[in-house]
Amino acid sequence: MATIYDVAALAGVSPATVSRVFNGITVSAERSDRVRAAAEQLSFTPNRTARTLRKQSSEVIALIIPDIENPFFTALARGVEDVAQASGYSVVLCNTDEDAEKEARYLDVVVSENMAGIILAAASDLVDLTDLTRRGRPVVAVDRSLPDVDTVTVDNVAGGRDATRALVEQGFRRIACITGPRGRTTAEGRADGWREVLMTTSAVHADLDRYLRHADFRVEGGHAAMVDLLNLPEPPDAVFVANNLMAVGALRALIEHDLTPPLVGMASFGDLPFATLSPRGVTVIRLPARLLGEAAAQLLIERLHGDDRPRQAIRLGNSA
Amino acid sequence: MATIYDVAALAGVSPATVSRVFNGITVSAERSDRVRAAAEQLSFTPNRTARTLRKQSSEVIALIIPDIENPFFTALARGVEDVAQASGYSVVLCNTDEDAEKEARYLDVVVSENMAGIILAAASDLVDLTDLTRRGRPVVAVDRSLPDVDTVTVDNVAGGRDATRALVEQGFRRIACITGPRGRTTAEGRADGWREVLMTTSAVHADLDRYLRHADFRVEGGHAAMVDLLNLPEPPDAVFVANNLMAVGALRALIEHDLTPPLVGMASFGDLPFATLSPRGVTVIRLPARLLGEAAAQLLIERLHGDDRPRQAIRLGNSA
DNA sequence: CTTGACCCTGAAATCGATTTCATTTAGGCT
DNA sequence: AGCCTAAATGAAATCGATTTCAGGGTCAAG
Repeated sequence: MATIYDVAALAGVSPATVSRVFNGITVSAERSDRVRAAAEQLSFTPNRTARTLRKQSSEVIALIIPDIENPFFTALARGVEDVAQASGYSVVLCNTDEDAEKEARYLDVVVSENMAGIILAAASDLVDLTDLTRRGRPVVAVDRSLPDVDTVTVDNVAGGRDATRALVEQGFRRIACITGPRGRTTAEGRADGWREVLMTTSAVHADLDRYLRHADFRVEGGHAAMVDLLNLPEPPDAVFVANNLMAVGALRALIEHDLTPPLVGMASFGDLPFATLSPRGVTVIRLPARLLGEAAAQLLIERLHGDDRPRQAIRLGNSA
Repeated sequence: MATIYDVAALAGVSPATVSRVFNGITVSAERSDRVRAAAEQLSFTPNRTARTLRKQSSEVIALIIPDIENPFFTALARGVEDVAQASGYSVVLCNTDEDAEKEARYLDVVVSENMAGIILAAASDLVDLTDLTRRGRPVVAVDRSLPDVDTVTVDNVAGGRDATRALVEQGFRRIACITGPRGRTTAEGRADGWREVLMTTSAVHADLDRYLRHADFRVEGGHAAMVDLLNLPEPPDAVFVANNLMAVGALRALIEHDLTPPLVGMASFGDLPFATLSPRGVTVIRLPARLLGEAAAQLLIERLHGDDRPRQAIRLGNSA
């Protein structure tokens, strides 16, 4: 309720001086004390809206993710939060539900709220960032890379390779792949890793695509794809699933068909959520979700502090 | 980049008129068209910071939760989001990590960013909401009730009763309880339900507290408490766990001791996350997490629209 | 003693919208 | 035609901070 003018009046100084006290600009000790006492007495908190309007930038960074119910993204969010808080930024989390329209709406909010910057795991490959970049708002793409902006990702192809190789080593031969939507770089990369390994292995050369399914990165999609694969005349004896939630769905399908791993082999790109509950027969490619968030926040904050190196593309490793 | 003045100049009208066009105040059709055309041409988006400063309130509501990695809260968040979006509000999500200090910081942000209202699942029973209520910002407590403000909760005592009764019916007798921190109303309520049932049953009257553990609502806490219970001279033959994450931990402890349910009985207050992965022997009290969020958002928005009924306390049922 | 450099300080402009208030214009009624 | 009411419009004030600019004071060097 109290404004800078109230404080100024009570302390017997000008509003400008009050502002300076709170912004670390030299003010005589005596006045400074008076101002602080007055502020204390009125329990004054500076109005961030006014400050943001004047400075044309707030101390809030937006983290936009496609699925808040996916533990991978919440872990990532934790990483972002830790680093941001430590540097004095608040993080607001926006959930797009993989919906390009919702995403666009949140991007508008970011612009018109003058937020300092954005960390974005994009729902759409075609996001329009021109509004943001034109206004000099730094953007860091995380998990899913985007053209022209800094990115922090994992090595999708290597992960797909590692997972598939593990299944081969376990003796499986007809290894299927359930990946994400067609055209998504993460989905395609992981499937590429799978394809690479199978091409160089004795396995089914002929028609790999027979064993490839594109789903939606969600539990139900993974379930449906697995059921579909099991209904093939010659069903796979193992499956590489390209994200954690689809792996949960696929696993459920296997259990329903009494094919609980390791009866059918399974590898998941990304930890199964609450893994303590899941069968031991599943190979998991562990992803550094939290680190991803930390690295992205780190990078964003460096940009906010004026760093103008050329575009960075950080790629973190995974651990089988 | 474009401001209302730019649009006004291009359309040949005053800024006031531009504002009116965007706020649904009558403006002649001809001018209105010119303004819209100009706005389109300049790709004008009104600056929310300025608008918020002038109106002393934004269209953003804050949702403050204690643990973003708990699927219960993310489901709740989805409910809030759906309702809020439908009414034109954006939701920003703040994670306090059960830390009262972080919570206080976010509450400050809410005030000084002039956010419209708050939905709060409080980390501390002693939150100070005076700043908020003094400024007329509506607050709705969700999941964890608070004095003096609207609340939306589940019936904790009934849930505890239902869960315990189910275990009794399954033939278990030495039923332990792992609940949340001492003094937390949710934790105490659930334990009360458990106690009630055991008092009226043939079961161990003597020293109920021997089988009661207080943990921290997290996976590791549940695990430790379960291990502790299993080390008793006369370990329990079943356990009621008062939240989903502790249930995951307790379950892991049981599995590690080769006591996978139903060898030892187990009931969980709240769905086990990604339940498809978990043993069938666990009784689950299903919680309407999403509904909780929807109801809270509904209530908050009614308050924002000027509803001034006396304090509401909505209690949703659960389903065994 | 004068001059210049530097530090504090306050008055006033500024950020970009909304809103009050006064004025103009148009339309309806007698 | 004349008068009154209502609608449309623009000028200017406002929200609460930051920041520019200019003035006043202190101190050291010449």
